[in-house]
Amino acid sequence: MRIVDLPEIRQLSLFDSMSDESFSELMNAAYLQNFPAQVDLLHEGDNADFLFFVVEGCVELYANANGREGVLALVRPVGSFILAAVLRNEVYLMSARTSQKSRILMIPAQNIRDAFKRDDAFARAIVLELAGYFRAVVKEYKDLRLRTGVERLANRLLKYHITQGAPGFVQLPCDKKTLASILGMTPENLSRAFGTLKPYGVDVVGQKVVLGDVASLTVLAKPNPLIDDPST
Amino acid sequence: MRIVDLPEIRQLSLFDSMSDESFSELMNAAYLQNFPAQVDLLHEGDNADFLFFVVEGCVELYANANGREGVLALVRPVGSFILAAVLRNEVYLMSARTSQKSRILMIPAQNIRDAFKRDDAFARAIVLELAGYFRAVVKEYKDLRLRTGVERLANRLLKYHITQGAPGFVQLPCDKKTLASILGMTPENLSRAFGTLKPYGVDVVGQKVVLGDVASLTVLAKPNPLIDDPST
DNA sequence: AACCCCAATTGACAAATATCAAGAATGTTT
DNA sequence: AAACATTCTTGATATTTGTCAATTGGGGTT
Repeated sequence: MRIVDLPEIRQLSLFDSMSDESFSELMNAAYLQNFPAQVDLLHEGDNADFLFFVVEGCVELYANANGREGVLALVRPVGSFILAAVLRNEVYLMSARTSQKSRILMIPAQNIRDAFKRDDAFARAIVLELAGYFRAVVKEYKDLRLRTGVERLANRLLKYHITQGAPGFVQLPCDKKTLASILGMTPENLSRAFGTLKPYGVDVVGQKVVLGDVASLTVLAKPNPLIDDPST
Repeated sequence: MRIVDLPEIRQLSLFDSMSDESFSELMNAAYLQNFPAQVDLLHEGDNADFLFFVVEGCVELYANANGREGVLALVRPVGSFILAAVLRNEVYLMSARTSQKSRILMIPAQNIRDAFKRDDAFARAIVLELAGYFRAVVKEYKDLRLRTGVERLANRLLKYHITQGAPGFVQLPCDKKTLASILGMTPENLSRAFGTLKPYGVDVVGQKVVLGDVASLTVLAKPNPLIDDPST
């Protein structure tokens, strides 16, 4: 599908300083496609042929090694993924699959690299985007290095709670198996971690988690803006 | 100390496409300082006031949370650190200390941000640098998520072996306590991991580690270019 | 309602890792 | 060389996490 001009893409900080012509050129080369759930979009080790955006739905970034698999991140609208591989013209380090029915925008990597060479404002926008990505991974890494599984769960719940407007409960963004993998633990362990948090007012009701005592949960979690704050 | 013009800095990919005037301007604002070992250069949470380069010696990037501390990376000459925080004008996510007597170049963050705004080639060089950093952290994260301690050690040894020219032994880049922290384990566990690797031809002699059977160590480690290869 | 399917939980156990305490090895100072 | 401090290793034990197997408990379908 060609000739797409999605306002939600145009307004991304990556593109909002780009000229109309350059943006149209990118979009004319791009593909907008609908995928069902559980479709593999790319695999680690493949050449970076496209830059991807999640327009609707949700994408899991995951990786395999030594017989294990882990979900490294969820990407939701409107987020991009594997920008670094595209710019460096190297292979992907992560695989990606749709975790639900999704609408995906794919821009050929060569067009991105051309625009990067030609368009100064675009190059600068990419810097800030990449710097943000870098900081996000550093935070994930610190989370995994410096916290136990229960602590990671507690802090994740508090983070979701804040982004969802702190209504006293949390809507999980995915099934528990995926949440466990995002948190770097097994599903069995996640169940037990929820059990451990029960005395801190945490009650699981399907995809919804009631936070009955945010104060005591916070004492346990010891949230740290240098790990948990999405904006810093 | 002012008016520094270190050729090893000038030739970094970050700066080699920069004009002489711009580079001189940066260097005129910069400080080149010698520090003894174990000096804290900056602390996580501080405003990003300087971009740092290790000219000589070695710097540890580390972080604290929930009563634990972990070394996240070693920076050796000539490497920079905390570029992302400087560009986004945000607080540092990691702390840094010299692990030995070191010569450090400090460039005021505002000068870096000015040069980034003014100099298109510099902005593009930063993109490739940041993309590389991003990929490096993703690899560290995958290493920690997808491998056991013994596997991480085995792969680290093989990686050092290759970068040191594969002479049949490896010179450790730091003391074992620090190596353990880099690998995300305790010193006791590192000792035991070395013990586990003895049947695979690994013999520890102080800071030197003899690799007597690289083939069988490789079978155990299952090295993966998407985690271990520094260039991809 | 009966059935099935799948996600989720639970229990029993095993593996990996951390902690604490002691001892060995190493290098440095005197 | 003796004394000392430091790093490293080892043993015993506790905690954390993973694995395997069985069971529970909805959500759909027929």
